[in-house]
Amino acid sequence: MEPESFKVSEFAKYTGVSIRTLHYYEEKDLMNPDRDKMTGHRIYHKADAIRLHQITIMKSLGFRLSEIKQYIQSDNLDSHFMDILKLQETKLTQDRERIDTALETIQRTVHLIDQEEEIESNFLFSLILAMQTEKQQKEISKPIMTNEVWSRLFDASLSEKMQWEQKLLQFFKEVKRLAGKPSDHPEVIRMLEQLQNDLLEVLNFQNYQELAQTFKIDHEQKENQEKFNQFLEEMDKLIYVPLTKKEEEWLDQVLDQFFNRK
Amino acid sequence: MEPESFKVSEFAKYTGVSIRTLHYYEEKDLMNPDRDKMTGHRIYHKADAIRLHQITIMKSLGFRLSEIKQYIQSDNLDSHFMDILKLQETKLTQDRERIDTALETIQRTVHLIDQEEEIESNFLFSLILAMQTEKQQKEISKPIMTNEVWSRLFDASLSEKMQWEQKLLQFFKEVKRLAGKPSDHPEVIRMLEQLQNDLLEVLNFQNYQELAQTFKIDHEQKENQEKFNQFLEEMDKLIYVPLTKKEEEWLDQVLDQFFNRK
DNA sequence: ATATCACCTCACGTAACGTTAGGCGCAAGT
DNA sequence: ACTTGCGCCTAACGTTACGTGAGGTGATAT
Repeated sequence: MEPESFKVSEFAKYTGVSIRTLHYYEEKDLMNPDRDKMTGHRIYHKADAIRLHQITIMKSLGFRLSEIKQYIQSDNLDSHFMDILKLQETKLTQDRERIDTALETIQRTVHLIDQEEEIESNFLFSLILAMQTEKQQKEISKPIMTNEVWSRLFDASLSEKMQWEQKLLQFFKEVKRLAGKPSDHPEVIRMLEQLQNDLLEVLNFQNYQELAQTFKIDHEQKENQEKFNQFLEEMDKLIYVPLTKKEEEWLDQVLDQFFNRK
Repeated sequence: MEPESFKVSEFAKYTGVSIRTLHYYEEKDLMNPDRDKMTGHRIYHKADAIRLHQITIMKSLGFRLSEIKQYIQSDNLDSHFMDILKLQETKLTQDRERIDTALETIQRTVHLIDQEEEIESNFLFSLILAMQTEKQQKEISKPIMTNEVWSRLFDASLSEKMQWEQKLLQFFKEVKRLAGKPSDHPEVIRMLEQLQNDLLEVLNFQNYQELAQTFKIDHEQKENQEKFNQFLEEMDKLIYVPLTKKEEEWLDQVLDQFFNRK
């Protein structure tokens, strides 16, 4: 047997909406229940339940109360309502995309921390940023790379990316460990060879010649030179390298010697 | 050439973060830039950029500033950070699920409005609620249906659901149009036959016998009788039928006559 | 001298409620 | 008769991450 009218607490229990929320909706002019003229207490009827029903549903679709107030007035649903729904759809889609990239980033980060128990936080954050700005990087990078290299870099699968990130991390760890040693130190050479292998593997090239060539192509053309500098500047903002100046200089030097020897 | 220090506006431009936000982060003790002791102006350095970097990244992962403040302090990332990330992951996953159901609901609704230009809003809202509470309905319905019927109803594809919803809508429209007519009126009979066909099609049964049987099985067992009543009560809260009492009574009557005749 | 800048510090507004805090009328227990 | 307690009421602050003025200061350009 359903009751004809409810007091707030009853109505709240019946509908599953908090008393405060009922008050608030009334305050915001979304509902207008009867009142007991003696006590001033609110009295809810079935019609109020239907109204509340509509409100909660539109809320669950992500609309704001102010929007709901506007569109709930009309009893018949016209094409206007369609437009609103479609707008809401694009908005929700955007929200979902943001969440998706955040989720992927977290998964990759967790993987990274899982493998290496000790990570300098700054570098980790830098990697995270890199993950999140992948799309922008993709755009920035396009004009200065050949299509081949570009697609090999950016169309990688999730696991490929994770592997690549881990290797990068290990590389920087090695640099920090070996910084200062002569460039012909066996461990240094091993590190550089490892780097070279990783690069070749990531870019899926057969040999170093090919690698060097693709970079040269763009590097030597004058018009691209400028683009390349812009690119470096942009990337510099995006990516933090976890090395001190000394370590960075040392790395530049040994890299130079290693690659020029070839 | 990168400058060594920035004033607020410079720093804001450099980092892409608004001045107000910089002020706010300082207010919330997330940053602590130097000050010009004469003028009191803020002076930002590279370290501040890195700090800000960390903040924006964690924000993009969906963390709140208060959380960021706690976890950004420690320089080394321990397993604690992992736990936080994983928590955040589940939270984001939940968010995404909510968005997904909202999106599917919107799509189904748009489809519905697309087909029928005129829909009574209350019924539409009711359908929307039904879409959103499908999972709960699934749970509620399980004990009172046979597995066959149950899975046929709830494991339907998106397009099947959309078709079903549209048919339901048309059915109620017909009821409203024909209400009051005698049960042997040809249009009424046509409507009921259509309903029967739709039911058989949706449930994928060969004939009416089978349909009647599955319902009887549960309907006649005493222990299930109680469950069934609970079920009806629950469903009554969830689903609004867009008929007046008269229409409803008329429908009950013609349904009775139609199905008892078989 | 004055207008313009760039900076500063309040401090209110936003969305959707949760959460006290203080007060009123009515019923039951002492 | 008195107190206690319940359910209701209103008012108003707290929350989050800033946006947006308002009003004041010192330095520079006209």
